[in-house]
Amino acid sequence: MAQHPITPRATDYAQWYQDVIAHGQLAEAAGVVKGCMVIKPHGWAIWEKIQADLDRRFKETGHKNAAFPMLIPQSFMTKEAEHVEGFAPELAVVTHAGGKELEEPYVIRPTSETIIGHFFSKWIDSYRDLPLLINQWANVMRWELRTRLFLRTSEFYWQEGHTAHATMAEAQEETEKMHNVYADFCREIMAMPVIRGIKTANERFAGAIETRTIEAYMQDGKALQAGTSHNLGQNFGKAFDVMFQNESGEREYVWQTSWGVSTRLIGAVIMSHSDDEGLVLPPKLAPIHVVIVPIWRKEPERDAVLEAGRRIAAELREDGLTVELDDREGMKPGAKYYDWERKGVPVRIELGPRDIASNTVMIKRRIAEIGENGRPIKETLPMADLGIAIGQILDEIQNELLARAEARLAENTVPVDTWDDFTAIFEGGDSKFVYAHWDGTEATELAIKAETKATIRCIPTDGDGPAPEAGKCIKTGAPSTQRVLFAKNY
RNA sequence: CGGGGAGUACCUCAGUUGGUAGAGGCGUAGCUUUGGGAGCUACGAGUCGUGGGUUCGAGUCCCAUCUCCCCGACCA
Repeated sequence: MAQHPITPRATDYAQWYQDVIAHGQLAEAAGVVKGCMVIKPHGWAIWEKIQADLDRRFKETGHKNAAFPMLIPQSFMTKEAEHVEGFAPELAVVTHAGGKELEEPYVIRPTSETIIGHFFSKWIDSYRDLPLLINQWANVMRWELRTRLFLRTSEFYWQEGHTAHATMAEAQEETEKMHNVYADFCREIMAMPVIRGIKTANERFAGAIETRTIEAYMQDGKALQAGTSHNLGQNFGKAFDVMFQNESGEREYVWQTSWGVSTRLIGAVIMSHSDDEGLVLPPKLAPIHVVIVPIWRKEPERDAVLEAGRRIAAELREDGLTVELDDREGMKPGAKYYDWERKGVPVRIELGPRDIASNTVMIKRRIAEIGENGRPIKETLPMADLGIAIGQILDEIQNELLARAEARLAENTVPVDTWDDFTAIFEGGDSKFVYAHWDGTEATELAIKAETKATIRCIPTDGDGPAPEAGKCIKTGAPSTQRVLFAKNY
């Protein structure tokens, strides 16, 4: 039971991933396209929980779901100059179908601004059609030079919100609103604190006028871009001729936004919380809340224990919990303990003859502290009102995971004022969250990246990060008005 | 595409100066077990990535080639 903080590289996460994904060496089927993902049921169940909560938030903010084609005419991609430049290198193209060469190739969507822009132009005529607030749950494909488990697969599942507005101010409001929806979701559901901020021009989405990001801190010190929200201005409106007649009767291009989070969030939650024993899942995302491990010695005990286990499972399910009774034969309890801990189940109930005699159960939390005897601390709870007690424990675990993640983030976030200190932090494979002054130029940004591999993750907003203050650029000494967030990233 | 590493059973891998293809895990069956990864027995499976070469004989040596993994460039 390792108590030391773990500092694995992404590639060491295979053990954590084995229950949720098949990919690369973990692939179960031969012939899987390199970098594509196979998500196992346990992993998909986590994604479904993410989807359910986000979808509720999107609907609460007035958005409606829709679906658009996976194949996009190649010519669409070329209509917005920056967009085509940004995505051209990573497009997969379909040239043949129906046994014939196509007149015009189609690209497999890397994102849907273009095809949705096309439809927006047909759907929008009047200011009365605005705002148009659409979300799509879909899979997309980006043929990256290099893939990483979960964090950058060539195919991934995501949601992409696409909205059209009558004014720049409304589009900006939407961009910021969804940025905050993501940040709230990460904190409340994933128990993952994030830094909100704006991307530099260099890191901006291809075709946006502003990209907002949430940056999450992974256990090895690296940053993970967990979600983005873009103000597209009128760029796509002009490219796809999305015009509306305003209240004064003038024709005008719409102002658009887009925003998305992906199955990368599964990787994020794993890399935020898991330990050397395997997955640690926040209860609000755990596909299974409680596992009951029955324990018996002799045959009559077995029946009594299993019967009690089934009864307790039924009661807990009535309280809204997802419960698994592990009645597998021929497997000792210890083996079951490890099995479920590796899968990240937050609460385990151990149920044996002693418990039945005393009308109690033994509870073990996935993130239990180690006691003086070298074993994890367990709690004894009465069987009566067990669902209420476990509900409280799940809440405590959820809060504890957030507190731990926040503490980790705080411990590894440092202000830095000298170039020597800066380079020391990023030496070797190391990384932290560093707040340092930057002169605002792309040249300096790129020079810092070239020398240290650290990049500007964002210019913090919304009170995240240190308050604005005058200072001198860490690299050039030129004046700066605000510290920005530097880190190595996935 | 550059630099590293690796391809042997479903998985993780061992395989010595070239000489009968191996272990553990896993699965199935049986017995025995069950409060932190049990044990025994039997059974299960591999064109040693692929193609060529050297040799009486190649998993092992040589050449070629393919694939995967890692670091970098690209990126949610």
